[in-house]
Amino acid sequence: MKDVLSPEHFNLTLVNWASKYGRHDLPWQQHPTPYSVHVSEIMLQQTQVTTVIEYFKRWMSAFPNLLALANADEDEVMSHWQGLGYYSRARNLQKAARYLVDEFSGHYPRTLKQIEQIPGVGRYTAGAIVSFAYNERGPIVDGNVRRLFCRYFAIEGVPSTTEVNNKLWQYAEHYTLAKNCRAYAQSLLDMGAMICTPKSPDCPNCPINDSCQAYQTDRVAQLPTPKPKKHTPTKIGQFLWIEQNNQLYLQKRPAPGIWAGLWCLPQLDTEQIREVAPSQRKGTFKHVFSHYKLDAEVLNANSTEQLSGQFFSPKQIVSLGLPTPIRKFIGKHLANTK
DNA sequence: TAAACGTGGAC
DNA sequence: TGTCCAAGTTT
Repeated sequence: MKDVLSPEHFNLTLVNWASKYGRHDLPWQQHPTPYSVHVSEIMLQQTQVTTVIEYFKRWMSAFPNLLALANADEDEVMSHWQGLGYYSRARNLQKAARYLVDEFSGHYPRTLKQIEQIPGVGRYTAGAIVSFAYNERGPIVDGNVRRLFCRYFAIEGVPSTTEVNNKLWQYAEHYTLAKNCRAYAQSLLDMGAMICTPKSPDCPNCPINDSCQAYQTDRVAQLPTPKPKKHTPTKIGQFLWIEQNNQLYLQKRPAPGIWAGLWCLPQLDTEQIREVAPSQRKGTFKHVFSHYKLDAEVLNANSTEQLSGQFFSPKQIVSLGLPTPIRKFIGKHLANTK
C-alpha cells in the first residue's frame, strides 16, 4: 500500500487540483478582508454555503465594516440574522465588533492567539481568518477537514472525542505549511465539499486517492466513525396571542436560551403550562430543533399584566428579528405581516 | 465531557 | 417522512 504524501507534496497536489476544480466565485472570496472573512466564517458555521450567500450580501450592505456593526442597534443586527439559526453567533459577532473597536482601535490583530480571543471565534475560525484574510499560516479543522483526514489517514474513532480531535489537529498542524496558505485552506474545504463528501464520495476523481489510506483498504464508507445518535425529546410549548387594534404583543427572548435576542409571542414557562379549552386556542404549530421537537399551541389572551413586552404594528413586525416558526404563524394569522 | 444552540438542503 | 448533517463555539 502506498504511504501518505509528505506535507509538501500534499499541499501542492491539493492546491493544483483546486486551481482547476475548486470554487472561486463565492461572494466572500472576491475581496477578502479580515472583517468580511470573519462575517462569512461565522455565518458558515453549521450552515450550508447556499443558505449563507444571500445573508452575507445583505449583512455586508447593512454593516459594511467593523464600526458600522459596533454602532448598530441590536434589533437591527438580529433582524439581519433571522432565519439563519444559532443566534448567539449574531450577538457574538456584534460583541466581537465592539471588542475590536475598544481593544484594538477597530483593527484586527494578526496572530492566531489574539484572534482566538475574539468572542465567538474558536480554533477553526481563527485559523480560517488568518488563512483567508492574511494568506498566512492558519491550520483549520472543520467538518470537511475532519472527513478528509479521517479517510486519508484512516483515523478510527468518533471524531468529537478528545483523543481523535487532538489527532486531527496534530495532522492539521503538521500538514499546514507557510506557503499557499489561502489556496491550501480553500482546497481542503473544496475537497471536502466536492470530492470527499459524506455520502457517495467521488473517489475516482480524487487527486490523492492512490495514497488515501481508507480508499486503499476499502474503508471510505466506514470513515469517519459515525457518532452514536441519541433520542430527541418532544417538548410542549404554550404561547400567548394578545392582539389590540391590529397590534400584536411581543417579548424579547432572554439570553441564554433558545431564540435569545429575538422577538416572540409570550411563552408560558413550564410551571404555567395548563390545559385549555379548544375555544381559547388561536392555533398550533410544530417545530424541529437540533436537540428536541416542539409541539406548540397559541392561546388567545387579553391582559398583558405581569408581562414585559410591547405591542407592534404589522409594519414594525416585518422588520423585527423573529424565530422562523413564530414568523410563519404570525404571517398566517395577522394581516400584512407576510 | 456533553449538552445547548436553528434551520433547511439532500436523499 | 425520517435521517443526516452543514466552513463550530460556548458553557
